[in-house]
Amino acid sequence: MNSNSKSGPATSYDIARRAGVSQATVSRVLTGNPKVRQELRNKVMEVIQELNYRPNGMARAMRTSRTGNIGVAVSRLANPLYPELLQVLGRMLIHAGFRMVVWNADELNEDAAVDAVSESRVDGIIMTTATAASTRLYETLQTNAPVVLINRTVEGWPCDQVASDNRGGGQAVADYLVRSGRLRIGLIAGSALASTIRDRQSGFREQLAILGRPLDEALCLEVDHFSYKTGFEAAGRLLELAEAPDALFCVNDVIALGARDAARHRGVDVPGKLWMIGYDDIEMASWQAFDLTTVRQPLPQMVEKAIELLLERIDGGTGEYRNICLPNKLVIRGSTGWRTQGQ
Amino acid sequence: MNSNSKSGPATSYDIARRAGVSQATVSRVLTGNPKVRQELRNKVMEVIQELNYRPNGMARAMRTSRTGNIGVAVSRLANPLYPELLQVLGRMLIHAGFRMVVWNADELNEDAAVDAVSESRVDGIIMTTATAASTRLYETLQTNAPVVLINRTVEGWPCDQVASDNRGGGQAVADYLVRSGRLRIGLIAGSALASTIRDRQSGFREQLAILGRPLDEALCLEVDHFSYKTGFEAAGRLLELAEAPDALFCVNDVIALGARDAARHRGVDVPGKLWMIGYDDIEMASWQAFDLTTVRQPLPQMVEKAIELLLERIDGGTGEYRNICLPNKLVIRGSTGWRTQGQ
DNA sequence: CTGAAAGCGCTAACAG
DNA sequence: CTGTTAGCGCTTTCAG
Repeated sequence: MNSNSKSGPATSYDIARRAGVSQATVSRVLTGNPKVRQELRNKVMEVIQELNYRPNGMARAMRTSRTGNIGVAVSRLANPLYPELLQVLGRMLIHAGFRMVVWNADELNEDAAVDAVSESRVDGIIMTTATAASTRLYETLQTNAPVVLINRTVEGWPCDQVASDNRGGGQAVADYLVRSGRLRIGLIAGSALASTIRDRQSGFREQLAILGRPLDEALCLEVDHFSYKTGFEAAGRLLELAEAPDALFCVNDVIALGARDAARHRGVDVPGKLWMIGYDDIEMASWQAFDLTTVRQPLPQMVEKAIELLLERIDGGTGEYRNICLPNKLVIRGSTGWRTQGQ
Repeated sequence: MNSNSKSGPATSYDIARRAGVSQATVSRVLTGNPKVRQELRNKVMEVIQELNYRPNGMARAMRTSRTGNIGVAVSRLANPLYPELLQVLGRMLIHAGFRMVVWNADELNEDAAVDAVSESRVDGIIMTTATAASTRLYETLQTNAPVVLINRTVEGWPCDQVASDNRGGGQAVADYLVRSGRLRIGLIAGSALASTIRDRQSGFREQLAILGRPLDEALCLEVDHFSYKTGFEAAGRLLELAEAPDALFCVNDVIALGARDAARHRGVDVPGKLWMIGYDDIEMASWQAFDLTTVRQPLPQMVEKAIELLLERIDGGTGEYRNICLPNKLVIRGSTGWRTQGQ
């Protein structure tokens, strides 16, 4: 019925011709420029509807040098913390008028994300996964690319960073355990490369020391990556000890869930014989099967702040780099406390 | 040291000038055009390195009308099936030279994804989440947009579709339960809008009927959405029945995990008193705490096929729409069987 | 093999 | 208020 001259989807020229205006006017109504007579605007809109026209995003992106894409690099989607983070990020980014491009560290190191900014395929990136070892990223930062680090941070790097008080979280756990009279406190630790993990551990250790109960290294195990399986195995080994721990802090929830199941597997009563604490408060921590005491990070606030900072940079903001640290909260559940102690 | 004339990142012209060649030649080496003398190629590469040049992705996308982005619409990242799917998708897309743009159905209906194709912001989309109610999507399909449906499909729609044999999975569960002599078989069902759920349920019901043991509707509950919580509650109600079920099929794993915890909460022995079966085989199904019998979908194969089909369409393929149905597999674990029956 | 030249579809001055 | 005119940075004929 309305097949245009050429093939392919309609362009703003097609609209212009059919509406009897200049292409510039079409562009004006597209971008919401107010100085277009209502009459013309209506006419143009009509034709747009009629031809079911959609402006070509690539052309627009090229002109404006804005893609509307924000890249997000996450570390292992297998850790439920990251889907939770993505969910919040996706919601807030869409709300801010952006799309979310996702890279999973499993598939490719963060270089892919970094490439995307350098090639202007995304307007900025949010890294959840940065460590001091991210050299490509570091180089890119020198070019003032809009990058914000969330969750994991790297001290001294020239970019905005948002984290929660992991050190304080670790301290709170130590406080709680000692105050509750736990005697053989264990730790399942991880690589100190990730700032989150490092800070939790050191906060925990330091506070134990301050309280006069320094960590017994025999009760401390380090896993090489974070998964249910590694947690399960590490806890298994700890529970085999002659002098097994009566409390176990795991540097994140995934580890803790594995550890909790190791206890279940061996018939170790939690919290009767063993208290367990995780970190992150992923959804499953609250499930009946685990009922895990943990430290909750303020994900929504972190994400909100991160996006705010990123958008400022994208809009050309050039002030000092900010380092945001948000408070978090010890959430006490059934894996600690005396509820079933009678067992 | 090497600050160019203008501001902003270097362009292919900057490279050309500095290398003493034409801009076209730079473009040729960028696109790997073989007919460039080795000597010139080297010189150009050198300058590219030196200026740390990266071709502008937007400009390239506009010229080639290829963005290198594939959109993926998922339904609720809160269901671990989707992160698992994303992980596979991300890996395989990157391997195929694409980036993955993610939309979560929570944040915005799939219209956003559909918009992105119409605006050529992505080269194609993979929908995991389509239902017959997706009208915008349906309209877009008429324009031959490269779209493939994975997981959830919609019969008769003009696009490629990839699913696993959900009906067969439901039948297998029914078979297994009846063959094992379960007497009061229950079902936690969901909305029939999603093809996956619909097929599992109908396969299950039909097979029960065929075996002469039609489903007792008193033991069937439908949840309005899929979450741990709804599963927990639904199972709770079923377990309160005077004649409670001795086997419970849940149409997906998340529901089943909630149901399993409801049993735990009430002290109902699984599998001693109650057998439980889920669907999807998400990672947690295999965890000690759940040890859930379930049906495993062949995610990697599904994704591989979906990407293959999508790329064909993107490359202009115009053959008949294909409807792929892959086999899946009943995975038997501790939530069924007689291992602990003595209890 | 290499350079010159023509746009991709859009936005944004700049005139009128 | 509206039309004309330039490009954004790249790929790709088309000559040479």
